[in-house]
Amino acid sequence: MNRRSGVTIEDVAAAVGVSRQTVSRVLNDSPNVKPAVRARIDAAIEALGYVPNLSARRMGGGRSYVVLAINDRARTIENWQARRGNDYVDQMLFGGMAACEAQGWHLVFELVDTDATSARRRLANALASLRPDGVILTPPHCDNPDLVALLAERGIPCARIGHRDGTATVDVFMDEAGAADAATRHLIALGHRRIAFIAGAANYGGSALRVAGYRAALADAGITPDMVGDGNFHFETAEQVIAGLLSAASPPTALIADNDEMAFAALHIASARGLRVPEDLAVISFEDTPGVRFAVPPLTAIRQPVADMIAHACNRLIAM
Amino acid sequence: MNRRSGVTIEDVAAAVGVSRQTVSRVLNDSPNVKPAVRARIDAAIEALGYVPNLSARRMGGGRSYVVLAINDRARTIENWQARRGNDYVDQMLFGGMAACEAQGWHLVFELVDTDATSARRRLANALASLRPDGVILTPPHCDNPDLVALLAERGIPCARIGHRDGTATVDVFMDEAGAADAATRHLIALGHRRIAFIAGAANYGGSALRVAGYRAALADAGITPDMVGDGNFHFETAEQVIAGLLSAASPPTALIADNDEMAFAALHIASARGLRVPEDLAVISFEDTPGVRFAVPPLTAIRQPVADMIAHACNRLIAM
DNA sequence: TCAAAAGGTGTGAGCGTTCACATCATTTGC
DNA sequence: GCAAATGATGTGAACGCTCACACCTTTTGA
Repeated sequence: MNRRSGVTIEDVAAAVGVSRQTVSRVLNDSPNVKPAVRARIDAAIEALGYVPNLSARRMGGGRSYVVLAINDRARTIENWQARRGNDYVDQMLFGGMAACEAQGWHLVFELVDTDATSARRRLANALASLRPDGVILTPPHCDNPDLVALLAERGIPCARIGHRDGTATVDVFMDEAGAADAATRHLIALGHRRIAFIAGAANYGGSALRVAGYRAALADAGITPDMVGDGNFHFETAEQVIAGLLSAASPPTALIADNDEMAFAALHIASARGLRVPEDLAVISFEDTPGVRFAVPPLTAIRQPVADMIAHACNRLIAM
Repeated sequence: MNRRSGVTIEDVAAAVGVSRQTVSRVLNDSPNVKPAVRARIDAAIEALGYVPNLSARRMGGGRSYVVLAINDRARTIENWQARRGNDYVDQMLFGGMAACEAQGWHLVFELVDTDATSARRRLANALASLRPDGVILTPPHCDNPDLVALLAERGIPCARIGHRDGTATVDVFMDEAGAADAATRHLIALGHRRIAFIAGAANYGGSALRVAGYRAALADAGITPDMVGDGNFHFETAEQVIAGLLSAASPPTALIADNDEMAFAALHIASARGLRVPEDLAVISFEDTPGVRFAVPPLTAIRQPVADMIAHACNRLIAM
């Protein structure tokens, strides 16, 4: 037992009377270790409280046992400063961390600017210093082919959340269009005919798919016209757009917001105009912030399985 | 340039015509490098896009450039499943990560159960595998002397958020009592005389301090009796407690909740009973979830500078 | 029954960095 | 102007692990 570093693989080997390599084999689930020896080594590991040093493992040329998750810095920090919550981050943490931890892996976060040059440089730096075995790209980084190419070039498996074109190693996504379609049908079934859709950012792939789903449901029910406003995912922008729609000659009786913040904008306007929710104006949102369940009046939200998607991405990467 | 690993310190040394150690000195801001040589090395680092390998640095016996943040797993996951948001985690991410990153360090999270045995083991494991240079303990782990002792024993600097008894290397805390005192005085200044305090968990150090601050403000204004309910930080529990208080002979006209969730419970009850907020019932909360600013009716919240505290803790640890 | 194949185990080298120490170059002090 | 202190740089070893390969042992097959 080295003074500086605690129990090492040599200590375990010495305790059992085998070589370090045999212990290493047990650690890495290699075949070709006698069951009896394996059991004695397992016991010694437990008894000595041995835990492999991650840095040494990486240096040895093996895996780093690290999955790197790349998030959008600007949006994350902006959300934070505005005190909006960061559901993506939270979900990542629980979905991703739990999945990694269950298999003895680690999930490391990195906040990266969307700006193309800096994104590439930051990713390259992170790869060099951390040497992750896999990388997860979340929106909008998943839409950046440059990053995908960089990872492919280095031979690092890459999972993308919310994108699907087959260029990455793994693509994990939800049925955005289907969810919007279902929400729209739900409102139609409730008797609504004038249904508005407040879309988010145009550059966010999911928004376009959702609008398409919404339009499909309307078309299927023979309802025209559709009412699509662009709220840019922000409270203030959405407030103006919604106010405009509600002041029209035939205002919507129901509304689907592309995220919670814009749904809250709808609630504020409804409250200001004396409209009851959901009697006078039904509101459905794509949930992206926690705490929505406490909204007054209660808000109907479409739950996005982000944590599940991240967990799935981690498992796929680890399996490689 | 090694095929497997990209640019190494040797590549930089070779490019400049010095030894690896001289490059290492530049990397670690050691003195005793000629300014001219230092400049040439900096230029070569930039030109080659060299980034030190974190694992190798750690192996070399130097720092790991990693700060480990320990969070409460049970509460975090519970919050997540209940879709309540995790402000602590978010704040940690932005306050802590930004502070670390600014100095080329990394922040790694670990979710640890509060159960004493498992907490110690998990921390020991994390120390063994990650070898962090510093550890941050957040509530309630900061109240666990066992963990502090373990870190002291290993000689690893430790910062605690929300605790102060001087046994850790660094204690960072806010004036809980003062904040509660100020909130109470604010309500008194508005003319309220029957003010309730819905406390959180008894084992959370901050709660007791806040109750004390609340009582001090009441006593100072000569107001009796105080009305303290225990809401256990949960919606349902708080709902019952608040309902009880409001049904009393002389119900409170104002209420301070120890967290947002319990404040939302107050809003729900007020809404159900036809009480206007804040006219009939003023509500103030200790903000611990994002998105509160969108509450209807608007909620007054005491903002806790968690991110600042975490950032401060990181900076103190890194400075060591 | 004996060679070949497969199973099981150990040895030396190397990963990229920092540390401790050695060495050479320059400045300081009298 | 010369020894001593200080500045600047290089060298070998070590960190803890995995890889590649060598070696010995057991099983397989005809």
